Amino acid sequence: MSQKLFVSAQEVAEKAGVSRSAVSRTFTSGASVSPKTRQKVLDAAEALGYHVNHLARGLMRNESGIVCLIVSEIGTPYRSSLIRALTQQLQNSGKISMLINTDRSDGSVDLALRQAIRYRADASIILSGLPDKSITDLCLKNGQRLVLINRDDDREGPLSINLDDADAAARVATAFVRAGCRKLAFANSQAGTPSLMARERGFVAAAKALGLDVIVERFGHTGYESGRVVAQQLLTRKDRPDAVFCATDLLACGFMDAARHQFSMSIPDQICVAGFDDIEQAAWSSYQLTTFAQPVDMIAREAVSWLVGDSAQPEHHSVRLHADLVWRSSIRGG
Amino acid sequence: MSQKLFVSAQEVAEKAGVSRSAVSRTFTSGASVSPKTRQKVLDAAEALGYHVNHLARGLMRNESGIVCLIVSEIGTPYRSSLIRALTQQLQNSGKISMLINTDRSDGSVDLALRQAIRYRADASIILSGLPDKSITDLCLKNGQRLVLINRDDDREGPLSINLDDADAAARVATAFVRAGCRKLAFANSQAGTPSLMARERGFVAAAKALGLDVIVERFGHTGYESGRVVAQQLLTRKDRPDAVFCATDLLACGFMDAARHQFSMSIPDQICVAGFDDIEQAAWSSYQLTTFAQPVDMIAREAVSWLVGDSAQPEHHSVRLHADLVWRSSIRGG
DNA sequence: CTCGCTTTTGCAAGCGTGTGCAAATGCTGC
DNA sequence: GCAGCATTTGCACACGCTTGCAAAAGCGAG
Repeated sequence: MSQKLFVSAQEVAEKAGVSRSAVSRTFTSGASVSPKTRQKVLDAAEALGYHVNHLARGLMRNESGIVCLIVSEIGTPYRSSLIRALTQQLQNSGKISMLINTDRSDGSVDLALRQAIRYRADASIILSGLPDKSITDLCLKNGQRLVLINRDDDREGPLSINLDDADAAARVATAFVRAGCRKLAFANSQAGTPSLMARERGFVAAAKALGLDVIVERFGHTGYESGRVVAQQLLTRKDRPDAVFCATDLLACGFMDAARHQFSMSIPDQICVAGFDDIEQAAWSSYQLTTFAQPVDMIAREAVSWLVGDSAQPEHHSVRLHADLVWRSSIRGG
Repeated sequence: MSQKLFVSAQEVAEKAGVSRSAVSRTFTSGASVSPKTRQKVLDAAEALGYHVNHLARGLMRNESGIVCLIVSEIGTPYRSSLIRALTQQLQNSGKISMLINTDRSDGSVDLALRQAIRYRADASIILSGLPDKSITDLCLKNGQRLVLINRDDDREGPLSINLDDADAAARVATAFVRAGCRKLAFANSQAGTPSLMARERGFVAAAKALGLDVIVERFGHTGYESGRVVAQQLLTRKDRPDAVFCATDLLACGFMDAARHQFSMSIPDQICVAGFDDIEQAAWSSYQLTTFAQPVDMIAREAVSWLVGDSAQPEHHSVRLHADLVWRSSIRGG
């Protein structure tokens, strides 16, 4: 087809009647170039359809402008909304995001990271997998900045962004008690993610402080189906709970559907339910789920502003954000 | 911090006692290098933590290995599942995906594409925005391969992947009639996307062939809320429809929720509903929506296999895939 | 051992860009 | 016009890699 392929700065320079450095400087912000030549270059570039080669630029500057998003379960509502926010913010800051999917085998995160390193990504943001020491090491050793979201890793070097999971869990416990519930339960997956475990521990602790025990049930992955299974397990007990805090909204949706359609229970009259994440579905009128809003935009802003910031900033390597309680009708009262 | 930053092939060569070319050849598949030196190189590389610089490689080979995903509404269930499938397939083929979010202003797709070109992406996959001639031109002129998904563009050059929307719509019409419905409606957004319009036209045409008129109602974006609004509009009519085909599952979910909770209607007894996409939520027991499954994995496989294929293949520049009908209980009978 | 052949190796050029340095240019005030 | 200064420009090298080409090495047969 088109043999010419790309037009180089050289050709632009010739057409504009200037040196190649002038072209380079025109497209480098902060470089010294007179308005006259600048315009000549811009005209020539426009006419020829010139685009700076970011591969070459990255090679020279030792800074690719690439940020790597390492994420599993991309299709999940919460994850995809976070990805949306992150890509948005990154683009606003002139960065570009590489997306790495770690859904498959175990070593895939490692493989993915290695890929990121080969492209000399300036940074990586991990929203996936458990905090593996070797992985963060690999990143840092290769001069990448690293952001861990909801991983609760307090190693030196990376920025970790977390929510006040335990505090949120305590607020739910209080709300349940205020609604007159006495038999509390916690529905979790078996993923064992730090944030999920923090919610579980926080809920159990808060309940204990209120003089109540908590039935904890865990099953499978963190998804709708697991919510149904956990409902099956919890609602067939002799001491059926009258309030259940689900570790995520997806679990809550599954739980609610099973409770209603399989056990013919009324929410919140017979059982109160709360979730976490505030995914879009939580607001749907079939659920009207009381839950905690993940401040995705703020998370993204924190992450990106730290990434693009100047190198010297050992101030706060750990950020804990607040999750607002979104009150809907899956808990009595309010 | 670490001043050394990255280790180059030069250093590996010195450590291994071979020439730089030997190192290069070791990491280039199909290059001529003896097993002995190859092993020496691999050992040295491992010891030093060497990673091929893909920026430089891309510069030389005129092939970056980058594929650009240009997408709006990333957080949407269908879109995010397609992204998942695409990234998966691309990684399997040794490509890496750049994600560009075009949620914001109008010219953003153009901006995004320009960004892709700067990084010399080998190809772009567009799942967003309307088929703008200038955009595809920009891609093709810069030697990128282009895949359009659900855009129904039949220009020369790009591969376009579409579904048999019209045929699917006809199948729904038949199912509705078979269920005894007589007053058909179509719920759409105002997005005007080719695939949405194809479903609408197909449905109207099929109904006409069956001797029935269709009430078409359109509103806003293609999301849950619009489904509610359209329900409001359709269900307050004197000639209230008894079957409605929603252009997407999200619309259908909104419609069903409004029909049930706001109009106290029973589905499918009083009204039959069908959707399109088969998002995860369609299978949730609150909806049990009869819908058409987007063959996302097949779409991804088609797209990627075409992208990585050898340059000479003017065979089929347009692929039309079949959407399977997933029968659930939102239509009577079955 | 030497010849002819195949495989492996090193050299060096080149990909498109950024940038330090010195030369050139423009501008101001006498 | 000229000196003095600030600004702009061009040259040339560097970044880390691939690859054509020719020299070197291996290898089997005579």
